[in-house]
Amino acid sequence: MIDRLDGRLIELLAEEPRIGVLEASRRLGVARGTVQARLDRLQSQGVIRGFGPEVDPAALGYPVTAFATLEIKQGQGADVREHLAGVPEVLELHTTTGHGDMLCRLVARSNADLQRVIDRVVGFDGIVRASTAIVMENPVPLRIIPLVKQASED
Amino acid sequence: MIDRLDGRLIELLAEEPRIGVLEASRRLGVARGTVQARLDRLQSQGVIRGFGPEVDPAALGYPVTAFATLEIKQGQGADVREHLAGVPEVLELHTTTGHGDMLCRLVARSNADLQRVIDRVVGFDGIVRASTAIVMENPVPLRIIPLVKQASED
DNA sequence: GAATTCTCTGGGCAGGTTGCCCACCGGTGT
DNA sequence: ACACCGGTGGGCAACCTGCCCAGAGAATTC
Repeated sequence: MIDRLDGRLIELLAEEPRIGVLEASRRLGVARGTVQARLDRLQSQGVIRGFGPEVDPAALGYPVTAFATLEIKQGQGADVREHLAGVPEVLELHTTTGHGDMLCRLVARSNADLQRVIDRVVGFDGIVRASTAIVMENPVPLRIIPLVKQASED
Repeated sequence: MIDRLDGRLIELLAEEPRIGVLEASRRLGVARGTVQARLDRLQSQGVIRGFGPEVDPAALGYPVTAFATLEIKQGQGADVREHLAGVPEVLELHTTTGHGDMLCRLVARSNADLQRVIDRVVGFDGIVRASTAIVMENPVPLRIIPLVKQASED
């Protein structure tokens, strides 16, 4: 899928996103055209989706994160998805196997505000039950580099 | 916290990360220096953490995602965190309130491979019990723009 | 009201980078 | 032996960046 050079390139870009193609080629010890070609390939293959800004919800005034497990009334899935997609505080939504039917990540301005968010989330006909887990700490923030390293060494 | 211009700038960067400061200033109808100053401020305030590459685990050969709720033996938290941080397939880890003690996001090469990952995750002394939910669909991928819009309009 | 401070504007400048082109070379597979 | 592919090293014009400056408005402070 990806080789060592791809892996090193991704790691380099993750550490110092500001560097350009030329600087990256110097760091990696390859020609500029090579880096350019690798980058193009990685993007067209979908390995690298893009370089969008990583925004911190806490810095935006939403320091509270929670995960909600939702139980959905049969056949209401599509409506619930649409409803949740319309709530800005819903940062992501998954349908899952297991006890609940959906799992979503929420943010709120405070613990008190979280109540408002949850009310808005579950205040919809298709949702039967919700159980919420508030995040206290985040020992491992969303990361991908260790996986990239592993994948590039195969 | 952030005003309309900040919001529009973040949206613009999210849609077209390749554009530079100059092009952004043209799109937003302000001077280049203004965009530069706003960007510097947003980054130093921590609103924008960076512009790292967004890597798709599926394109790396890990198309299966799951969430595991872990129950931890009292006083073993630190050891468990360290253990999980060493597993590349653990993409993020949170400590939470509620029934479990921790929630982590996992990826695997296949459903069969997920068993290996889970075994590795729970094969550690401090972990009492684990319950896993496999992700089937992802109707709302991790997003931030709706929240940025809301925050910038206050 | 007046002074100060902050932000935005519009401009200029040298230097670096990008996107694009080319010829060449060493492996690989046919 | 041949063609193909990926990498190399070079060159080119156009563009962008980082940095500087002076001036205008608006908001805040005294």
